[in-house]
Amino acid sequence: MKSIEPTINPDEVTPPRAGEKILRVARDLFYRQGIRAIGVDEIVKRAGVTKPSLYRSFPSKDELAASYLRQYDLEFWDRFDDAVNAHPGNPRAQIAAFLTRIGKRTQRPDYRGCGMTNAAVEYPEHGHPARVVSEANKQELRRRLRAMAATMGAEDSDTLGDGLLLLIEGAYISGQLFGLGGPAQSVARNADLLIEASLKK
Amino acid sequence: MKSIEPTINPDEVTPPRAGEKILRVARDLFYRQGIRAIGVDEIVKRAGVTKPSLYRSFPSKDELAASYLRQYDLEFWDRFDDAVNAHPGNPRAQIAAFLTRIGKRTQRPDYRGCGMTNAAVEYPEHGHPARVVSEANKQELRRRLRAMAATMGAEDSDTLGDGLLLLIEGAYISGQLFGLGGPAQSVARNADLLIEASLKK
DNA sequence: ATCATGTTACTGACCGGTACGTTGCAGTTG
DNA sequence: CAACTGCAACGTACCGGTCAGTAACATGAT
Repeated sequence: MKSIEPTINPDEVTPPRAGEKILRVARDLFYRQGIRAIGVDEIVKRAGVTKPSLYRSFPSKDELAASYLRQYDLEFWDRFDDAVNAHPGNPRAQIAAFLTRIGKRTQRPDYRGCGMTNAAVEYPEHGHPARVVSEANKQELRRRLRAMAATMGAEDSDTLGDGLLLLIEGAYISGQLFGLGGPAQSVARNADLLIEASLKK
Repeated sequence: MKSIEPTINPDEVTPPRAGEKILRVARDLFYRQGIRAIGVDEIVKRAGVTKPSLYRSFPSKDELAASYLRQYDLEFWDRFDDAVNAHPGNPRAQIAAFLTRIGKRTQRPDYRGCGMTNAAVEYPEHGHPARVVSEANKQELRRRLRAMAATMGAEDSDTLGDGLLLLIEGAYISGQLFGLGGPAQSVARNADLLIEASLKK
C-alpha cells in the first residue's frame, strides 16, 4: 500500500496558482470595463504574472473571457436559488425577492449591469466563446421564468415569463445607463404589477 | 446684385462629400458590429476614402461615434413621433404602436438592438462622447414615457413610465440575445398588461 | 486661386500570441 | 547521502499585425 497523500493538509494556504490569480483579476476588469476594453497585458500586469502564464492556463483571450462568464454563471444561479429557496413553493415571492435584490444592486454608483448581457452586446458574432456562455445562461433563465409563471397560474404563462425577463434585462441595462434614482429601482414593483395583471381571474 | 445661387439645383445629385460617405459607412458598421470592434482603417476602406479625409471631417474616432449616435437619435425620435402622431391624444395607443413596431423589428435575423444602449455598454466611462449622447437620449425617453403615463391617468405614473422603459430596454437586449421567437416579441402585450394594472380604478 | 480631396508614408503604442531559457522541487538512482 | 533526471511553473524577450492619428505633398474641380 503506497501512501500518496501529502503530509500537509491540501486545503492549507497553498500559494495561489497563476491561473487563479489571472481569472480573479480578469473577472474584475472584464466586468467593470468590458472585455474588449481590457488587454491581456493589463491583466497579467495586475495579476503579478506574465503573459505565457496566461496562455498556459487559457488557450486564448476569448476563452479566458468565456471562463470568466462560466464563473459568473455559477454565481448568478447561486443568487437566483437563494431567492427561490427563501420562499419555497411561492414563485411570486421568489421573483419579488430576486428583483428586490437586483433593484438594490442597480443603485450602487459603480453598477455595471449583467456581465452576461454586456458580453453579448460586445460580441454580436454567433459562436464566439463568450457569447455561447451568455446565450446559454439567458435561455435557461427564460426557461425557469416561464416555468415559474406557469406555477403561478398565469393566464398566458409564456408571455408573463418573457415579460419578467424583459423587465430584468431592462433593469440590468438601465442600472448602468442611469445612475442613482434610475428606473431600475422600480423593477420589483413593476414585475409584481405585471404578475397581478397576468393571473387568471 | 450678385447671383450667388449655383445654376444647378442644390438638391441635385451632387457627389457626396467624403464626410457623408464616412458617416454612412460608420453608422452601418458601428451598429452591426459595435464601435470598439471596428477600426478607422476599415471604415475609410469601405467608404472609398482615405484616413486624412476622416480626420478632416471628424476630430477623432470617438467623435465620429458620437456623430453616428446623434444621427441615430434623430431617426429614433422620428420613429417615436410617428407612433405618437398616429394616435393623437391617446398615449396608450401610442405606446402600443411604438412597441408593436419594436417587437417586429426584434424578430429580424440580424437585429442588433438599440445603437444607443449598445454604445453605453461599450463605453462605461463617464464623459465619453458616445456615452454622453446615449445618456441624453435615454433621459429624454424616460421623461416622455413618464409624461405619457401621467396622461393615461396612472396611479403611480412615474413607476409606470419607468416600467415601460424597462420593458423597452429589455426588448432591445433580448432581441439581439435570443433570435427569432425570443421574448422581445411579447413586449407590446406585456406593456399593455402593465398599463392595465397601473391605471386608477 | 482656393478648397476639398487623394496619396504615401510614417509614428508610437498596443494588440494577441509564442519561442525559448530558467528555476525549483519530487522521485529515482548509485 | 549525493548526484542525476524529469517535470511543472515561471519569466525574458520577442513576433507580426493593428490601433488611432498625422505630416507633407499632389491632384482636380470651380
